[in-house]
Amino acid sequence: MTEKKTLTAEDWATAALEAIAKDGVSAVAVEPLARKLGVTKGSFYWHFANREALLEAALALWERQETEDVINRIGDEPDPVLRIQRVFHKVDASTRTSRQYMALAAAAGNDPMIRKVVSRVTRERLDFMTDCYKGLGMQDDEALRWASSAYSVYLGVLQLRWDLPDALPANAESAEYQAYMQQFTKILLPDMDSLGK
Amino acid sequence: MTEKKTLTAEDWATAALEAIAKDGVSAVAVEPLARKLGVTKGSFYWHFANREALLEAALALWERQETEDVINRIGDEPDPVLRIQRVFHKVDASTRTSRQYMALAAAAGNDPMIRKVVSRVTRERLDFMTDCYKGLGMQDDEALRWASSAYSVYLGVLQLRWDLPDALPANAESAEYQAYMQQFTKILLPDMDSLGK
DNA sequence: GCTTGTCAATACGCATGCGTATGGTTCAGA
DNA sequence: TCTGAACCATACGCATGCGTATTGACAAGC
Repeated sequence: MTEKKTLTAEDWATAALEAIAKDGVSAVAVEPLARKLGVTKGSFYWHFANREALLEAALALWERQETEDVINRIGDEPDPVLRIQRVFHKVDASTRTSRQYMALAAAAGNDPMIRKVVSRVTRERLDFMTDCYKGLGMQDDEALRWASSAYSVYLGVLQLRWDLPDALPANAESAEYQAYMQQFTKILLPDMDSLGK
Repeated sequence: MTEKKTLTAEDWATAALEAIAKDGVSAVAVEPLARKLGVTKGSFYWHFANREALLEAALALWERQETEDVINRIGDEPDPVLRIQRVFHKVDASTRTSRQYMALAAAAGNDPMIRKVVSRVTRERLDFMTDCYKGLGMQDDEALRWASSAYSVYLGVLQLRWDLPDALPANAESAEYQAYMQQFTKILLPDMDSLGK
């Protein structure tokens, strides 16, 4: 079933991405990954020129998954308010995703290649959120301000959950969780009356 | 002047912390640091038992600096509103500080020692913010909610600046910067009228 | 059945980092 | 002046990772 006879380059990229989520970018190492995949280096250097090429493939995979994730998260929801809320409703969904983000963001400081990808993803998300607020009738600059605020909150919640998991309520059914969501909703959505709506 | 004949353990810890800010936790390596300090390993193993001991000392130094930083940032300001604002007014102050935080937060995933320190610092900051909001007349749970929100925004702004430096205005004199600060202030401070004040 | 292309194993050299062992230098104090 | 402590250099063994070179297994297509 999951037993394939030969590996593909994508298999390696997937394994690399998992390694990033688990142990950071430095864990994208040829020999350990080969061990995890049950092969030796001989296989790797058939599919990739070097370690950097693997990292590049892993980053491409990550970028693709991230954009797909946003699409899946929002779906075809037309209402801007609900679109914004949906973005935040699954912040705690996958710790794997946030671990990947943490590791890549940290490594972006030294690696221009990573930095480029991270900044591009950030830019895209920011644009998306800006469009949401434009959908509420805001002008460009005001929408960008709100989008920046909202995305900052998103990142901050992610980070806070990471730094101190107990700080925010995790159980979506609990009353505290509801209170927090209400708080964030109030913060992230403008006073609709003032938009002349 | 800055030429000391012999090194101290604190010198090594400081160098380690700088290495963390520059290249992440994995850069806390004995031999490279020795080269940077102009000595050899022989010196290091006089002051420390092993690499882990150095990391421990660097973490202790970081924790101390972080708490001192908050104190210096707030000063003796008694007004809770101004205290909260002051916390946010220097988010862009030192990129070195944020780099340290990024690196440590990312590494906290694998290293229990780091995780312990990061979570303790986070907890302290959260408590501090909670006290600020209590100073505005909030009950415990509401103050904690606001503090969590505020600290999330703080972390998020830090992260956004890191991921995409151009996303937020940097020049504190510019009109855009003022607009953003106003936005954040509005977000992070409750409606005072509803607090019966 | 033989060749060719695909994927993998083995073995090697090189670099870097950890930790240890041991010897050298400097300086204060008896 | 002699001694011992503080600090550092040198040299070693070990482990791990990168990249290369060579060979091997195996299936597809002729």
